[in-house]
Amino acid sequence: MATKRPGEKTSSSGPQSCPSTAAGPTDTRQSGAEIQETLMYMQCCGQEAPNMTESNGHRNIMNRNHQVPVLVPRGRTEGGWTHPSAPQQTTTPTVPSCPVSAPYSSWSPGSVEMDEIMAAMVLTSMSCSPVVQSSPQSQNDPVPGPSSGGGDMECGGGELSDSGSSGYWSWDHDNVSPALSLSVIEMDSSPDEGLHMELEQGVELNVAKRSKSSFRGAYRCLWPGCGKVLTSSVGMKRHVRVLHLGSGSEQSHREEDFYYTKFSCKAPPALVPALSSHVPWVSCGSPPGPGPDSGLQIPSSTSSSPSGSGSSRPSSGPGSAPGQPSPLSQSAPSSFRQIQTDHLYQACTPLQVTVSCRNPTPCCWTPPPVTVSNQHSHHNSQVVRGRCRSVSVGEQWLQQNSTTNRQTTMRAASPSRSHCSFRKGRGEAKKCRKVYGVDRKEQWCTACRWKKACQRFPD
DNA sequence: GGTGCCGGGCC
DNA sequence: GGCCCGGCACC
Repeated sequence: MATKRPGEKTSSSGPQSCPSTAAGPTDTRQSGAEIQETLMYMQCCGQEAPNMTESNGHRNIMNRNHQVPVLVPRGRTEGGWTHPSAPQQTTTPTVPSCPVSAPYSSWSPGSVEMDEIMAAMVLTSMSCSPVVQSSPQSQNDPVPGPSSGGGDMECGGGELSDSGSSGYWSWDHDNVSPALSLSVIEMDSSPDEGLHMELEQGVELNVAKRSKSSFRGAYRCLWPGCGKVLTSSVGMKRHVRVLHLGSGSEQSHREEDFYYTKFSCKAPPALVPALSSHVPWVSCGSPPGPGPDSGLQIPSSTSSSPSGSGSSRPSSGPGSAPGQPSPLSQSAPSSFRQIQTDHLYQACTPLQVTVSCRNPTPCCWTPPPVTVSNQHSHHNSQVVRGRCRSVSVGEQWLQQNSTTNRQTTMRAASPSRSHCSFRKGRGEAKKCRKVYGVDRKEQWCTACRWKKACQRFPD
């Protein structure tokens, strides 16, 4: 995936849209124009992009928080932001044409930094909207696929990637609805920030509505003594920026992410118990369970979520198949279903399976449902007959009367099918072998002689 | 390893 | 259907 996005980038809009406004990239040479280009890209790719121009310390923070940068193209994120000192290879044509890391790697920090900051400020003052509007894919490509959702999110990343910097829940946003990308792009094309925020909020609500469940995040201000809770990340950012950081400052514009966190307001009912506590699953990696897998690819390099498990995760991950049969199975972890599956496999009665496993009683020889009863009775008689087939009539009758009960009781505690290698435990009854011994084998019952179930001394 | 016996092959 | 046995689970 990480390789995919850059590829898309190079071919389509993301990087191209940025450089289109700046001087053509000359790769190895880091000219001022490229500085602007880079900064332009950073600006248009997310509000916190300019963050990277900040001191290393802060950048590190950003990097740390950007373990799952959703809307930022992977190539840049990994090659550039997470590794500010990344070599200039990031500027090679193989990498999207907006190498973020280039400025840091090749400039002398002293002299260039001012230009950089100046450029950043200029570009910040310039709304990113023109750049975004110039992005052909973001507007021409209505497909909200990963390409548009990931790379072209440009300013959409302002909201979403900001969220990403404050936690991984940005994935949630991204996963919530691919259509979000389009909406956000449209929204971001508006230079009016106020309207932008309003729209964004609306988009968020729509996203929440559209999301598979009724999940909706709230944002809590982490500023000491504040604790304000808002439903919009933008609102929260504005809150932090205005009230705590001071509006207008570019730095505050970036730092606001660190002063709020998102927590789950409302989770799917089945997941509520598991997620009830609070932020944790929001902030500890990708959302539990690949449930939000929905075609979105989690960056392998950045996301250290132990999802595998699948799955793992309350939503059972891979287990969180769309067709959840029942609320019980929905709420149950995937392991539970796995157990069921194993049990089914061992039971190996296709029809019984569904019935027996949903019943508390593990085995269905108790009152079998109508649909199964025929099979059971048939099977039962089959078993008895099979056992009696080489026995005399009297013995057969005896055996049927005796062993049927025995088997019935015994099978009540075991899978039903005879071919499921059901083996009753060793009974206390002596068998012909024990009674007569091997040397008097002729006195054994025929069943014992034939290595069948003893008919003379049934359990 | 002994025992019980299921499953299946042979006639 | 009668007879037999390989193979497995249990002890």
